[in-house]
Parts: sequence; structure tokens; C-alpha cells
Amino acid sequence: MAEDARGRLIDAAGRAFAERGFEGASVRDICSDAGVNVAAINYHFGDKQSLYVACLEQAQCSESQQTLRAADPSLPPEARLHGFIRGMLAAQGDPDRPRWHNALMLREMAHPTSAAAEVLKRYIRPLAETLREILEQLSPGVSGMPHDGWPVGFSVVSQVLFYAVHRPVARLLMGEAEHDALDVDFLADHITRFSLAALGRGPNIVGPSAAPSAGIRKTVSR
Amino acid sequence: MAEDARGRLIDAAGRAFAERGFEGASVRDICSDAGVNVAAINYHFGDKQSLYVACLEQAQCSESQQTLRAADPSLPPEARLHGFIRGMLAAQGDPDRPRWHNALMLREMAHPTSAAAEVLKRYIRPLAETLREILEQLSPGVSGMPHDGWPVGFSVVSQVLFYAVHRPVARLLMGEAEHDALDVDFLADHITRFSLAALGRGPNIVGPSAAPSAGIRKTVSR
DNA sequence: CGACAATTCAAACGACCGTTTGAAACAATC
DNA sequence: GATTGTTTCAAACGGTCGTTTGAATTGTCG
Repeated sequence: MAEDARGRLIDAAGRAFAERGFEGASVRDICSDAGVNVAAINYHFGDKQSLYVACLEQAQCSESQQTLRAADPSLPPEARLHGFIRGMLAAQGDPDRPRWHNALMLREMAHPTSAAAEVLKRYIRPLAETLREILEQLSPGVSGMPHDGWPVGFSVVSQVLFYAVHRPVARLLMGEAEHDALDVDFLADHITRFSLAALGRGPNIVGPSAAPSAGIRKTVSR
Repeated sequence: MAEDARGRLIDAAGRAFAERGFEGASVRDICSDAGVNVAAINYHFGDKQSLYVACLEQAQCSESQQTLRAADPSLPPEARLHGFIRGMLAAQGDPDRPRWHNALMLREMAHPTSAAAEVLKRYIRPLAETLREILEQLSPGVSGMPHDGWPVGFSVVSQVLFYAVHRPVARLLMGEAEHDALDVDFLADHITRFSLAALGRGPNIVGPSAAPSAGIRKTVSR
């Protein structure tokens, strides 16, 4: 029963921190949610801050299969990009992975605490390097563009991050029903095609074919 | 001296709310910052929550000239898009407009409170409609795409929002010096060209010419 | 069973929270 | 100068915060 209380605390705290922020989540609510005494935080972690760090560490450990697949340099770059994008999108709604993992990381990145540097080094930086490698493979010379090509990479990931950070806005703008009809596959296809077209590596977005290009579908999806 | 205390309170509170969030900002800190007594919040606004709403209303009132310019349907759509993007970017660093205005809105949109619906209706919705109109003018038929073309609009604005929401990450990834070298004009040009290329209305990003197309520059910039 | 460590518990700690009070200070009008 | 309404102030309110305490409980092993 020892590790159990610790684990339940991290899970309850992670959900609370992700939803209401560090200041907004009270230790009493967290402990009540986890079904443990308030003193358990002090016993297992020391204090609230250390519990928060433990949540971040837990959130860092899980990584999507799809994102890993994208790292395989033997695949065609279009498929790698699609896998990368789909992987990031899927991580948001992965039922095997607690929802709060992504939300907590996003909070930490938007309003960094002292723990942000570690998260960036271990979690964000590898993702960024993978994407840069894919983009360079896709369009040689992109790394040599102004500001080392970072803005191109940002233009790609920003489209993915939008649906994680600004989901409430998108929901209200589109209408709930229409928004809930968006699924991971559709968004991954859209963002991939938008980005490929911008890089001159695919047909533009408003073409006659609304279906994703066959080359992408056959190598990555399902 | 009456309206002065009220105004100083809104300014101090806006900065505090934007930086540390509603829960993280204490009324004592805010009042100390504004140079007023703690009871002033109750006297001028009623309570902390109403002060927060007052800050949001203040933040809504200011709008960038550039964004307005983009609403002019007589301009060529490429120039309107560039104006729209540059306007949103410029609002982030506008010295005439307190920095907290944008930050507070972004917080409200990422983690909506009960006041979010009003903000969306009065501030976000008009922006979204303007963009949709520009995109439809740019690429007729985009509104008829799946999900009413919303994903296309999201792909454009997300690139702008990235630099507002994830600035700390971008800073750490690129390195401080390189990041601070990014200016509004460069980013506006980059995002516009990326989006136009995706829509098939311009050369792709990694072309021989790193300079923005003349048609955009001459109508909008400076 | 008895000894010992690991874990949980109810209760309380001081500090800070948002809010309120009633009097003092100020401004404007007669 | 007296009157009236507006604004500021120091002080305190009850409540919740994160944290601590020391005893009670549980689990482990000789």
C-alpha cells in the first residue's frame, strides 16, 4: 500500500495542477481526491512544490509511439512529418495516457517555473531536434534559412499546439458539435498537407482532392 | 484623484493577473503595487472577481490599427492577410499598449473563466470572421472545405499565437540572443509567406528569394 | 507473540487569503 | 464655516492555505 498512495497522489495532483494551476490547486482537495491524509504529501514528497515536480517528471516519461516512429530516418520524410504531427496530436487524446500529462506540460511551457529548464531539455528539445531533422530532410537548406530555420519549425508545431492550448476557443468558435467531429486523423492530415504545401512539397490546401495524399496514408496511418 | 486610483488598480491588477494568474495574484500585492489601500478594491469594484472582469474589459478595448486596416475589403487579399498577421504580432509588443493586455486575454482563452464567453464574442469572434473573409477572398472555396474551413484559419492564427504563448520555449530553444533578434516585420513576413504558399498563392518558403514578395511589402509595411 | 520500522491519522500550527468595518480625510456646495 | 457626499485609511474579521506534530495503525521479521 506504500507506492499506491504515492501514485494516487501524483495522479490526483497532476489532474489538479493541470486543470487549476499550481496556486489554484489546494493540497486538501488533492489529498481528498487521492483518498489520503493531508500529511501524506509531507511524508511522501516533502512539500507541495516537490509533489509538483514529481508530477512533471511523471508526465515527461510517457511518449507517444507515433512520435518515436517519426524518428526513423529510413522512412520518406513526408511520412516522418505526418507521423510526427499525428503523434503529437494523438498524445493529447491517448486513452492509455492520463489527460493531464500534456496539459501540465503545456502549462509549464506557457508559464515556466524553475522546473521548466529540465522539462525542456529532456522532453521538448529532443522533439524539436527530430522535427528539424525531418524538415531538413524534406527541404534541404531550411536549416540555413534566417534564424537557423527555427521559424519554419515553429510554423509546423504551432498548428499542433493550437488544438491543445486553444481547444476551448476553437470549440466556441466552431460550435461544440462541429468541433467534436474533428478527429486526430483528419487534423494530422490537414496540418501535414498545409505544411508540406508551404514547403513546396505537396499540392496546396484548397485543391480538388480533399483526401490526403496516398503516399502519406499508406505508410503511417493505422 | 478618484478615477486615478481606479485606473492604477486596473493596471496593477492586470499585470499581476497576466503574470501570476487569478489565484496567484493577491489583492495585497496588487494594492501595494498600485499604491492604494486594500479596501480600495472593495470600494471601486466590489471584489477581486469584479476587478478581474474590469481588467479583461480594459484589455478588450484596445485594438491594433494594423488589424483594422486588414478589414478594408478594397485592398488585395495578400496585403490584408499580411496586415492581419502583422497586426496581431504587433499588438504583442506595442509600447503604447500595456503588455498585460494580450497576456491576460491569452490566459483567459487557454483557461476560460465565466468571463470568457464575453471576451470571445466581442474580441475573438470579430477577428475570426475577418480572417475567414480574407481567406475566402484569397482562395475562394476555402469556407466550403471540411469543417467549414476552420482548420485553415486555425493553421494561420496558430502561427501567430505561438510567439505569444510559447515565447519562453522559443527563447530557450533558439537561445536568447537569436530569439531577441526576431522582430515583428520578419515574423509577419515569414508567417504570411508560409500561409500563402500553403494556400497556393505564393512561392514556397525555401525559395531562392529570402525577401518578402514586393506586392506585400509595398502596400502594408511601415 | 514481541520488536521495530513504515505508514496513516486527527488535530493543530502560524501565515496569508479576500473582505469588512467605522472612523478619518478630503472635496464640493451653500 | 457648516453640511454633505466621496474617497482613503488602519485594523480586524473569519476562513483557508501549506505544513507539522505525535500518537495510532499497519506491516515485517525474528
